[in-house]
Amino acid sequence: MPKPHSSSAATRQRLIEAAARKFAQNGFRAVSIRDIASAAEVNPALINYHFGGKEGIFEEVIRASAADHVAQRMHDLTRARANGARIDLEGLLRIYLQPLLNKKKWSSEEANFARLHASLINERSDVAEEIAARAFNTVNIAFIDEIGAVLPHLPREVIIWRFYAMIGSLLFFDTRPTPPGLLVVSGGRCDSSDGDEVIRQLLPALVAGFSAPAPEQAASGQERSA
Amino acid sequence: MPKPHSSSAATRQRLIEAAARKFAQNGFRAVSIRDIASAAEVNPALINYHFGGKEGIFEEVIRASAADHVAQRMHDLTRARANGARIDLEGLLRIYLQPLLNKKKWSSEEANFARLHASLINERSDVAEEIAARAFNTVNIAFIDEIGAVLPHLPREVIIWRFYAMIGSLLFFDTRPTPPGLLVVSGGRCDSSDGDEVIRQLLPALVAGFSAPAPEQAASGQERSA
DNA sequence: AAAATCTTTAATCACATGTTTAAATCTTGT
DNA sequence: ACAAGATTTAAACATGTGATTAAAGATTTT
Repeated sequence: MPKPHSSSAATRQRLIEAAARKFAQNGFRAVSIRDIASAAEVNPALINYHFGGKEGIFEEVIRASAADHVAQRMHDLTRARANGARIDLEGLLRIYLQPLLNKKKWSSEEANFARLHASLINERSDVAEEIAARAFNTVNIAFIDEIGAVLPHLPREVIIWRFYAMIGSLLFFDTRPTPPGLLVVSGGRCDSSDGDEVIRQLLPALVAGFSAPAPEQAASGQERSA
Repeated sequence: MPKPHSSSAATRQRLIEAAARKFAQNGFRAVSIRDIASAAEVNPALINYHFGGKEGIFEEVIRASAADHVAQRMHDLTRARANGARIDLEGLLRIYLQPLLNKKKWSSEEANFARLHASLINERSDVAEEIAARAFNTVNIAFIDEIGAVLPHLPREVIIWRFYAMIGSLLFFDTRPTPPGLLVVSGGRCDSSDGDEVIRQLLPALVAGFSAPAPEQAASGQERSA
């Protein structure tokens, strides 16, 4: 059972960081292993040697990013709770959104998380899907529970729907490299590249949306009398 | 100036329809021209002959889909207004969301529109971006104006933000081929493949979100006293 | 120091992609 | 029927991709 060389861990780290940046920037499919290798200033074959392939390093990137994100959010939560007494809905959402919509995109490991998340959703990555879903769910469930504690009258299922609706909005505003033409409409321009502005704009609607009454029971097929 | 043959328009149509389905299903990048050609049961070179390349046919697909969508939504709007007097916010949103979240995905040209939209957002298509943005904006602006009429107290800019937040949620729930693992969390499962259910779940939160008060003025840099 | 093992490198493979080409086929106008 | 032009076809081209290989370079162990 031979011991690994010291350089191995270093290049692994370089590759993971470069890959995280690239994948977050352009998505899984658009990034080639040669792109990653040259960004890490390393031989392309090394990514296959260390990670077994492109999907391997993507999985590793997702794992690392998710772990970071989970730890960070948990820390934020406990810290916020330690200071004052209870956190209201707005404060809770702010804790969740703030790091994801970081202004200095691509430089922040934190902000890349959202884009990796999006890349995983938009493209089919097959292998990484399960592990990533599990990783994401860890932190998401934590926040869903927190929101549920603030809105005890709402069924958990409803909160889950609204939580992922929020994620959708978030990804929409966050995942585009350049400000989209779609947001430039006559008579008003919205700069989605400014994370603080996105949060400012979204928060009131999100709070109101979460606080809305639960949807009425579905009328399955025909009308069903109460 | 020679006249085009009658078969030309037919194969063009076949190709556009096949391409629309494929692109909506898998996005721009993941679909090869050979995929499209074989789906249309046609020689691959024809797509270059008729559309000048892959981007050419994508542009054409977007153009056609957007035109369809615009016409259909306009029709829905005028018809709804013709019947009763005024449409409330919920009715308005329903008109917009209903056809996009069609249950029979991929079979409906209508429903494909949302996915093409998403493909355009998630992947970089450069050429088609401008024209597509213009096409989408046509119908989007119409609805933004309608919403503005129902919520006259809100600044247009705020409505635009919230409108695109809705689009984001929509795309999140709609664009995934298979129900995502992300939505399966312990203690509650949300089936995003059922369009009607998505609408039922989202509508109350959307209505409340749109109706929420506008965000306060941003504190630029330091606190600014009123 | 020598052997063993891990790491790195350059070259290459096999394959999929978008596109082009030149010939064949079909349609239309005369 | 014939010629001209539009359409279709099969084959090939050029490129980029993920992956593999065999040899060279390091590092550790004996």
